[in-house]
Amino acid sequence: MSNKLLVVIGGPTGVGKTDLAIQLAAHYHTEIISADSRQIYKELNIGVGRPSLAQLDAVPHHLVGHTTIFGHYTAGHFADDALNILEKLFSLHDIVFLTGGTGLYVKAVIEGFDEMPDIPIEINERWTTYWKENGTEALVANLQKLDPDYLEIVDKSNPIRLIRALAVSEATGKPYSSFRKGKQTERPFQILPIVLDLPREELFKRIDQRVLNMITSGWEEEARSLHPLKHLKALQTVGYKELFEYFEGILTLPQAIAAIQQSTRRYAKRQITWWRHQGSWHSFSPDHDKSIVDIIDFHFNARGKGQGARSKDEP
RNA sequence: GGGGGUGCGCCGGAGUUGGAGAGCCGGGCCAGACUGUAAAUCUGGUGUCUCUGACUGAAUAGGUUCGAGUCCUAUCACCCCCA
Repeated sequence: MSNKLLVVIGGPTGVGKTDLAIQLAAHYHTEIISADSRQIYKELNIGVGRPSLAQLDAVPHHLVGHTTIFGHYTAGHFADDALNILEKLFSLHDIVFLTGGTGLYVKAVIEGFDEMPDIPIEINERWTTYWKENGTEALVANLQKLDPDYLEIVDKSNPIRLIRALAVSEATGKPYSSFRKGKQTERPFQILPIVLDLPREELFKRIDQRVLNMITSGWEEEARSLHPLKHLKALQTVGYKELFEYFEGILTLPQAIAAIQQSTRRYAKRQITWWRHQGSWHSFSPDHDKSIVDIIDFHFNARGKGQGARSKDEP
């Protein structure tokens, strides 16, 4: 299976990943796995920029709308699901695309996480409650007992990280840091990482326009029906949060739209930072699809050298 | 035209009874971290410079004072009231 190629397309929201991936997947007669932590939910559609029905029809997509906002889905689950699907897809295709804006999900697939047991959600929730009642310093004090080694490297003001470490340490009876080997997992396929990039000004213009398009596409209705569920983690999401404030009379609609555009820009910045520091990814503007095809072809032909010409897959 | 008020940071707010502001809070912006909440969560920076230090700075120009963002005068801008 080592002559299979996974083409990963990352980049900030609104840069044009979806369109490009569909174009490329159609060109190579293959399929797409989406790596997007919000498009995975069947209840979220317009506001998370899911591919349109026509697009989904043109190229088969995986891991879009396959779980519900009521569940507890994590990057680890995503990696398992994606790898399972990849195994099937690679039995049909030589090239498969993995595209999406959730850096951690992509990383989990291409590099792998360290082996760790599943932690019951209740333990996590208990520490979260503890944190809300006692504050971050109290988490640090507890971690000092359970995993002093990790405490030396963890961001002590980040409750999410502290809670994770406490939950793992408590549930397993072993320090969280003892599981953290940080070694990359070998994958039975080759990986071509590509990140899409645009000048900041242009990207932000596209983001602003995209938000307006979502509104005219009926996002407000979608969000209104989810308003009663605003406490769910899956709805701690750019756009939905602001629309909820609009429904609650905290913001006017124009204010909410402006706030969504702003939050989206800030989110995009965080994604840019992530990929900027993920090592040697090939960076392209999304309209340089020709050069991208070239580099894919190059890698495809170079893989498992001498293994014969590439075969076209039948649909 | 007359009277009153306000004026410092990219923006909003707070505050200074004449006694140390490169400076409080929030936002924005820039930069960063991130191995199971990741569209989440968290951190730093944000006048200028020859940058471990120095310089300039409270609308503008003067004045009073040991000392002015604070008091006085003029000018400018904006707001309110009367014409």
